[in-house]
Amino acid sequence: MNKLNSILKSDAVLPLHKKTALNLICTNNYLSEQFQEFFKSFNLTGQQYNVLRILRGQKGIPANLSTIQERMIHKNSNTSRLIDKLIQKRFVERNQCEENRRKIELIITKKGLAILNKIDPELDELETIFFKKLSVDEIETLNNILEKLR
Amino acid sequence: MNKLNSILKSDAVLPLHKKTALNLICTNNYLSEQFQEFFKSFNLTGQQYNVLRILRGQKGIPANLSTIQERMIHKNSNTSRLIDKLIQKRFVERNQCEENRRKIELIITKKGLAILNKIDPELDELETIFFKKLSVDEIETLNNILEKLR
DNA sequence: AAATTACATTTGTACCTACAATTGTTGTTG
DNA sequence: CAACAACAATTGTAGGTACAAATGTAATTT
Repeated sequence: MNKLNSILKSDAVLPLHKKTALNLICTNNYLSEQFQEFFKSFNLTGQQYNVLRILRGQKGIPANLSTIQERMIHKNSNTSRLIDKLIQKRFVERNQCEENRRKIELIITKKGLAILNKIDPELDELETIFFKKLSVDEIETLNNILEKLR
Repeated sequence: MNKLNSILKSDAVLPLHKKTALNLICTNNYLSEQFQEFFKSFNLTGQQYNVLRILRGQKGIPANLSTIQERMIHKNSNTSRLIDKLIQKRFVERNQCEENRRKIELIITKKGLAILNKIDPELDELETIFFKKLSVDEIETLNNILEKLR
């Protein structure tokens, strides 16, 4: 009974490393879909949420675009345009930096903080539900193995 | 020493389930980047390779678009346009189905089979290298935990 | 047989990703 | 100080994803 085979609609017997790579990809797809759907109900993408979290972590200190880019989970997305969307939604404000006019200063608005406060407990719940099928030991094992992999 | 924190450039202590979700996402990013780069060296995307594999599995029997869609790893991509790209590259041929003209018949070309034969051993090698940091026991444990999760 | 419904694929649109080129600003150097 | 390099962000472009609407064909209903 190999669940992967039913996902792939195939009876092929796969070598262990290939099977594991596919398993990682499929699990991540599943996780991403759940998260994406969740964020969509707030009219946000996962990456937009990620940026809001980073800005909140600044505790009032404005962040430059390059700082945000460094801290994002997906380093390669187009942070300029991603932030445009957040500004359109009034979750973030942008100002030119006085000391160095090449830089911009980004700051989360009250509206941005408010939506984070609404999202966070629900997201915690979603994550808890997602891992409910595993024991604490198994989750810790998974963590250790994943960290070893990188 | 939490590798995640260095990726996220943050010292926050995360609850286990949040940490694990991020770990899965980051591991998958890493894996996907490696694969993407690899496929790019053949001027393909991972999804295009996935379709070529499905078509080869047909062993000469033409496949409909809907069949391919069902079997793909990422079910939501736009299979019509994905296959357009493969046709442009002469890896696939498309014909209207005689019995039911709503359907199309897709078949992999000799050029398509040839590139798969070039890719496959190198991909095996890449996968083996990726999991070299883990023991066979650990890989099997990872597999079991991932299957439990879905 | 005409109208309706279901099926299979394509097309359209908005947004995202990846990456290169451009713009505007600051720092450095001959 | 003019020229050039480095930096920070934006803009451009090609392709990918997600999803809705449209097209063309076949099956079903009345």
